Amino acid sequence: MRPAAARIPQEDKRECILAAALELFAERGFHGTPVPLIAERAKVGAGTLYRYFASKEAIVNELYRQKKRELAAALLDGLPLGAPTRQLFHELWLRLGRFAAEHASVLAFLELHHHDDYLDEESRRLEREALMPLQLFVEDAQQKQILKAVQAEVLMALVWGAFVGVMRASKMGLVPLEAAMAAAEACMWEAIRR
Amino acid sequence: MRPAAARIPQEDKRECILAAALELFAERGFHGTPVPLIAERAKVGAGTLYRYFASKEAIVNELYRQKKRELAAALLDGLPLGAPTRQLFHELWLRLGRFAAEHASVLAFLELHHHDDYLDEESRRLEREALMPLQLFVEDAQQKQILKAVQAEVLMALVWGAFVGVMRASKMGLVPLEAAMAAAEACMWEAIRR
Amino acid sequence: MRPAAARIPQEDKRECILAAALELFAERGFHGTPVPLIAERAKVGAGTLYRYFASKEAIVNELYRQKKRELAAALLDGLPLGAPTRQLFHELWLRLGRFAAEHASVLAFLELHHHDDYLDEESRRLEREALMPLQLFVEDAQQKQILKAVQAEVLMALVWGAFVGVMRASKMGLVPLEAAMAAAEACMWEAIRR
Amino acid sequence: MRPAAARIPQEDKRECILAAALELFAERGFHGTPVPLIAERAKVGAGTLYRYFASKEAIVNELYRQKKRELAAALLDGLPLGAPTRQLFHELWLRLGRFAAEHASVLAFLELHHHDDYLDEESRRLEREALMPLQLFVEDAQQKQILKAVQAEVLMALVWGAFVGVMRASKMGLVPLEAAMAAAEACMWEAIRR
DNA sequence: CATGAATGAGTTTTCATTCAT
DNA sequence: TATGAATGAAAACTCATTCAT
Repeated sequence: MRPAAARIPQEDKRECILAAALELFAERGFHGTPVPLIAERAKVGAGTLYRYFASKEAIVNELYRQKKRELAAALLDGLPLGAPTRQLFHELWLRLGRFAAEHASVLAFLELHHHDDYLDEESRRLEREALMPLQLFVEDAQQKQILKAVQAEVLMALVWGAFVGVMRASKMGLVPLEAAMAAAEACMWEAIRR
Repeated sequence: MRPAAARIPQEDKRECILAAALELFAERGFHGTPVPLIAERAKVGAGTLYRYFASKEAIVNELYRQKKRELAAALLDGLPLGAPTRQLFHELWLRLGRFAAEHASVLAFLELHHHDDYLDEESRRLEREALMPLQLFVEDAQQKQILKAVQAEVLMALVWGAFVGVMRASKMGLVPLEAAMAAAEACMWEAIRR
Repeated sequence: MRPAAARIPQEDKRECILAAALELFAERGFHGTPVPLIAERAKVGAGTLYRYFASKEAIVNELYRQKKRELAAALLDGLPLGAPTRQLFHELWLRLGRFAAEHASVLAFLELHHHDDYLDEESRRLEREALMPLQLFVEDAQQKQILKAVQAEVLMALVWGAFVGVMRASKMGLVPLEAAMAAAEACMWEAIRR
Repeated sequence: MRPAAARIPQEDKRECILAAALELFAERGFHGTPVPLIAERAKVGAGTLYRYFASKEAIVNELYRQKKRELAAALLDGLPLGAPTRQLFHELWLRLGRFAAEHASVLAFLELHHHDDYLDEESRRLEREALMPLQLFVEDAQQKQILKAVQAEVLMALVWGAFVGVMRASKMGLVPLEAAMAAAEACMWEAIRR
């Protein structure tokens, strides 16, 4: 007699659709992905998709928000904010690397879908605000004269950009991920430290 | 004796088409850009486009190669290879910044979009090889113990990624381009120098 | 001894479905009404509908026949056929008006929409025959030289058409129903009387 | 050497589409008519339709306005307003009959598409106003005590409804058109005259 | 050469109907 | 018996490409 776990019906299917869409959007972009292809990959009828989402746009937006939040959580949850800046940076870079390794297409998706026309207001807001806490941490460290006195947004853009650059290089097979990430961390610490 | 000024229209039209396509691809992506829209922006009949290019894909590929080559040329042509590494880096960063400023949508086109399915073999080859000369310069500087002993591809990915990151931040209005670029240069030099 | 109040639900549900379909078909037409919407309005699962009717078409046909019969009954049942023609006409017009007032969407359904492709043979037959008794009454009155010697079908078409016309005008808000109906009766009596 | 009449290109196709849509909408209603069917009947590719109209709705609306105006013109243009009322009525009834005979599906279309949700504001305005001039003529005749002192809208609704009723009866094969129309005219004159 | 009207294959979306529970 | 999630066939609409002029 098992009571509850027997079914996982609706939410399961919803997740399947989102997962399929994520992969496809990451690989081929939003406009390059036909809805029936998402349905097929999700092992679901084409019409079923519209029981869970109002439109294709609703899917990207849901996906964008959900993944942006997951990324923010992966980076920020339980972050030892009291720790020395260098150690915090290490921890962040590590988390970034782990997240990228475990959710490869999430990063591809998030990078690929910057401020596109099909993102709605709420998604755009999240885009701007999700990683805001990091900025406070940066500014704090700057006040302590540990990080360079450069506009916080610039430092963050540098680090994020560099990270994405390395990720992409490794994906192109130019570079082994693990080693590259470790080396890159050291480099980027030099980039931002005072 | 052929009436020189009367003609030239062919090459002219071809350029118009490419220019229009570049802007649109940069703004909306390949799949998000209808051919008739390219034609309209190029002030050319929709059919005319097919007198110059075999297909929409032929346009992206032509564009990709041409712009990739222009970028390589802008970075490499007449580069004072004998100069000190720091100075070379400065020059490269400067050229990068100038290129980005003058050809904003070229960078957007080349980097802010994924060129997956529709790029052909030749374009893919260029993607890998166009900036190869820079790698030699990096490796040379590493041997002279001026740059960090990190896989050259990683250093290049870091710098390129960071540059793109700053560009994007400035495009989002978070950061003033000029100042950001200067600060970023200093940071990234620290990132790669020994 | 069966618990009477507990049951009845079948017929009840069937009626709910028909009632919902009637309203919707009257408002939006057959092709403009999605089956799930009928189910929703009937407060019934979408599948349930198919336990009572073989198809959407089966619903319209059932509805059409039922309502046509109800209309015929409302007009004809207990009609004092022996009364003077003028009085009979008055009674008929009155009944027509009452029926329209009490079953507004029935009239809309029966008359203000075309029922072409989806009506079956039986429904078509009823369409022609339901009001046949009236024709006999008309022809009888013509023989008595009370009504004009015009093909009975024409007289009936005139009266019915005029009635529908006034109904529609009142529905558009151009005209107050009560007064209009009274005036119209007088007019149409002049139209048909000898 | 024929100069101009050689082509009738664009407008011709646009008219074909409208003509095809008119017939189909009259036969099967708006929602019952698939766009590809319109295209086929118009001997035009399905996509072509969208070069001339923004949507299926745009077609009905264009059609509705155009036909409503044609009907108004057929009834009103050159109407001898100075003539005696009886004669005017005769003329109007004649014109109505001629219009119905020559443009059978126009009447069916106009009758079928009353105040439906896909008609836009402009179409609705025309619906109310196109035949307004007739109302003035009616009210004038009432002042001269030639027509009954019944709200003008009611009289018009009666006549129009009766006309439509006869038309429909004749279309169902119950009644020969010519004779019926003549008889009906006499009847309806009695209906409205004082 | 240049065009843009024409098109049908392909896209997103809806909906009548089924079926597992 | 009742349900409503699931579906694929079909609807409205778009767009890369062609071709007559």
